[in-house]
Amino acid sequence: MSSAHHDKPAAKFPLVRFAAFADLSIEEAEALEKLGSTPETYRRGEVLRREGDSDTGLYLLHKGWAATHRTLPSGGRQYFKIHCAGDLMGAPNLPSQQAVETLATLTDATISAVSADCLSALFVEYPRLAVLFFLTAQVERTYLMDHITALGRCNAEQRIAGFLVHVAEKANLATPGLGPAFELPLTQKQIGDVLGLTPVHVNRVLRSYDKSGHLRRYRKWIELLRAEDLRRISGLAPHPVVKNANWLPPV
Amino acid sequence: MSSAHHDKPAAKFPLVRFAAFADLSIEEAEALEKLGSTPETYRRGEVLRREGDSDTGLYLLHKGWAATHRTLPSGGRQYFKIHCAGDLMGAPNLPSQQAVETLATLTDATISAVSADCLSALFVEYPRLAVLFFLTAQVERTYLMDHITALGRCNAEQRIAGFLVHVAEKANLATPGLGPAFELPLTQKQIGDVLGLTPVHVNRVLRSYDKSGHLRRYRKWIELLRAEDLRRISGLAPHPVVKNANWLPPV
DNA sequence: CGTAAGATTGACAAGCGTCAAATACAGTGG
DNA sequence: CCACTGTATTTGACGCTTGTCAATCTTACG
Repeated sequence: MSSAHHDKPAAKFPLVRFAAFADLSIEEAEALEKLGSTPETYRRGEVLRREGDSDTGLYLLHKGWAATHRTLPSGGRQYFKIHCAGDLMGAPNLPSQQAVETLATLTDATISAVSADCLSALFVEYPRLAVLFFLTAQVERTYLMDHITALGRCNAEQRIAGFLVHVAEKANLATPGLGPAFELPLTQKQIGDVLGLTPVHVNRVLRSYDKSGHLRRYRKWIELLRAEDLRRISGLAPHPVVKNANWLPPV
Repeated sequence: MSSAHHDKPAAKFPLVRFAAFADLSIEEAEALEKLGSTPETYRRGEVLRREGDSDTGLYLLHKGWAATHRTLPSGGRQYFKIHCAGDLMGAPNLPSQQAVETLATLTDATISAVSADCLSALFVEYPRLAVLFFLTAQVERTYLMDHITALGRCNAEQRIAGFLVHVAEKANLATPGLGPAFELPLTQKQIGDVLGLTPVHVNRVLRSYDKSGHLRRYRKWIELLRAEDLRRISGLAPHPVVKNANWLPPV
């Protein structure tokens, strides 16, 4: 629990996420902090579980990046979500007999498991947190709908613009004060597997954005020089949430 | 509440959905039945709320079909989900200041509103139901991931095959014992707006399936003659859920 | 410094979109 | 029962975005 000095904000991350919906009481905050087991470290590219596995539990990402995807019979791959520090991962598998998505790290990462029992107990003891978990799931649905809109009705330029803006926001969530430059933990092939494009075409569009001055690239780093332009191109609207909604259960 | 005889199964539908996750106690079942307000009737094509509206409440679909979509600046449209009798609609909007999707009927429909207060109270009084609501949200995420996979990594034939199989299942949920023929409440343009295709191309593929004997069409009715073939073509896997998981809170 | 993974580039192909017109169909009013 | 009208479906010609294939170049890393 009190992991002293080597990793100060790790256990606190989930609070940040829920605090977007409501100011938490001391008890609620403590209950949340106790949710995860002892964090373990994983190396880049490690698979936590594969689609079809019987493990359908939850994980909490403390440090690093991870992602969920599915592999098709044809060999193609589709990424659903990129996770950064503070994300609760794997919830969609909870109701299922077998995992519905593969969960793997994108970078070296620190991750703890969250047991369904603990979550269940939390729902019983802290109904207000239960509502917040429910709200979190709805926000995730909204992100997936953004993703669907991008894949169904946007061209490659728009998809890539939206993706970069989205990841930049996530990076700033995980590392407050980071600014417009961030390390993108994905290869161009993987970006294509998020956006339903081939690596070749991802490359074409990225270089065109580079040439037109919308962004700069160095190694795996990307700096968005005209983030607002990119956001406008993407057509994505932000979805501000209501904090401390008056219908929430009392503390 | 006791709406006598004119619409017998309406209020019972939500139970069917939750019963997939756990056997409900009498009290839980009653609490669920009291969740919706008095149902109202809507006509085909009516908009319950538009993206951006300040109404972010929930609705329960008792009879008919409805769907959620978003309209893009370009005028294009993307459907996210087709709702049939028994579906709880609009939950993704709950955390947001403004609706993140437009909700409209596809056919004449009977719909009741579910207030956030009632839902909140339910979470407090019936933690087990709270968990079931959470699980429902996760299943919805899984469907959205199926949708993303279809749009990102499947061609038009596969998408349409998967869509038809999916709607056939929904139709059989809403009308048990219906069989392989059902009335599809969407125009070909709307099917395209679900699957990220143009109406022209939807037509090409549908006629080709018709010609090859995979399905038959009459008016708005579709009969899947080789449903299993279509499912195989789509590449979609079913996601069986765990019933009465041992980690659920006690009744 | 060798090797594998990733990024870049070019030529070409194909799936699906666009445009436009014809046909069928559903609903309405006479 | 029929003409009328708007909407949905069907059809064909053509083009563009994106995919495919393959080669080269760069970077990461042991």
